[in-house]
Amino acid sequence: MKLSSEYKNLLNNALGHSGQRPTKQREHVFSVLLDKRDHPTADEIYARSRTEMPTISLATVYNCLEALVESGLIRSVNFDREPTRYCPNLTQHAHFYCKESGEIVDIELSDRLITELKAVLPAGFVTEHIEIAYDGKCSDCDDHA
Amino acid sequence: MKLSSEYKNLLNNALGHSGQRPTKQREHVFSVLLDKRDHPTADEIYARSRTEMPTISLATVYNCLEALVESGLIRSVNFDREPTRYCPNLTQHAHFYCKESGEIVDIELSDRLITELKAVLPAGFVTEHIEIAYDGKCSDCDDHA
DNA sequence: ATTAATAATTAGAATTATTCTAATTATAGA
DNA sequence: TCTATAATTAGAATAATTCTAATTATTAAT
Repeated sequence: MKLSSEYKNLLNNALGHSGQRPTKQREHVFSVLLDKRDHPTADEIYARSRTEMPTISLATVYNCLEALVESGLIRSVNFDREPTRYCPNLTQHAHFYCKESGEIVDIELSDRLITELKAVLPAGFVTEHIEIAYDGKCSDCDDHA
Repeated sequence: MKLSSEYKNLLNNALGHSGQRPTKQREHVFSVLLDKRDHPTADEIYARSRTEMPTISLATVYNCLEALVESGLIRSVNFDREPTRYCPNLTQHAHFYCKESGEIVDIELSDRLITELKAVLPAGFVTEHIEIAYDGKCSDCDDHA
């Protein structure tokens, strides 16, 4: 649960570029996300963070998550009636939510598909981000599998 | 602000199929959604509903929305840090959220695109629904337009 | 039409996720 | 080291949604 110097540089640069300071807490929250990539909620991140940094507060966890989203290092993911979840996967990907197991699986997306998705926008519309969320059953839970 | 007999039948059938009873409140909430298709929040729907049905409660609005979603007549739409919004457009479509104006625009999607989106899922994954949310600037707000 | 069974509505309380506040501490640059 | 500014902290506040228990409406059978 320690950030490699590679990720530390990535973090410091990204924070710097968005006008924010590196702190122990931001570093730690980032490492928690990298350590177990299961799309945890803020509360879960808070719990995990406290095992190694017992003095961190929930407000700080929210602040850190906001800073990390702001700096482009993580994404926030919303599912219906669920608290916001966080994801450090920076590749272009969608999320699949399995209604049975509750698991969230990353689905990689090709450049071509993203291009096609952008192409359906009306003239003059410019998108910064496309969020794609599937729901259904994953291969472990599907009856016909 | 009155449901046509066509939509009334649609509503009654849909509710029936999902084991729910038709009520004045459900009918009214549905008509409010059909009347102004701007993706309102539960609170906005509550306010609009009360102009013609002053005794309806917020809890009932939530109940009705749940019943309508359940019966497949409306969709709930989530954007980051925004309360849930509701949409009676039953065609296959995505949502575009303009960061400038706050407007939400429906983007129609072709069957081909949906098929391609399903095709990227790993073997054994079965999806019931794909939610696609763009954000950026709409043609009215984009500087380069 | 009555009635009995069940489902829906209501008002308000409760809960959950998130944001705000004000005081304290840490960081960056001179 | 000093100063200015940003970040952290604990706890209060807010916003969205869900729950509870009592009342009312709907359904299906008589």
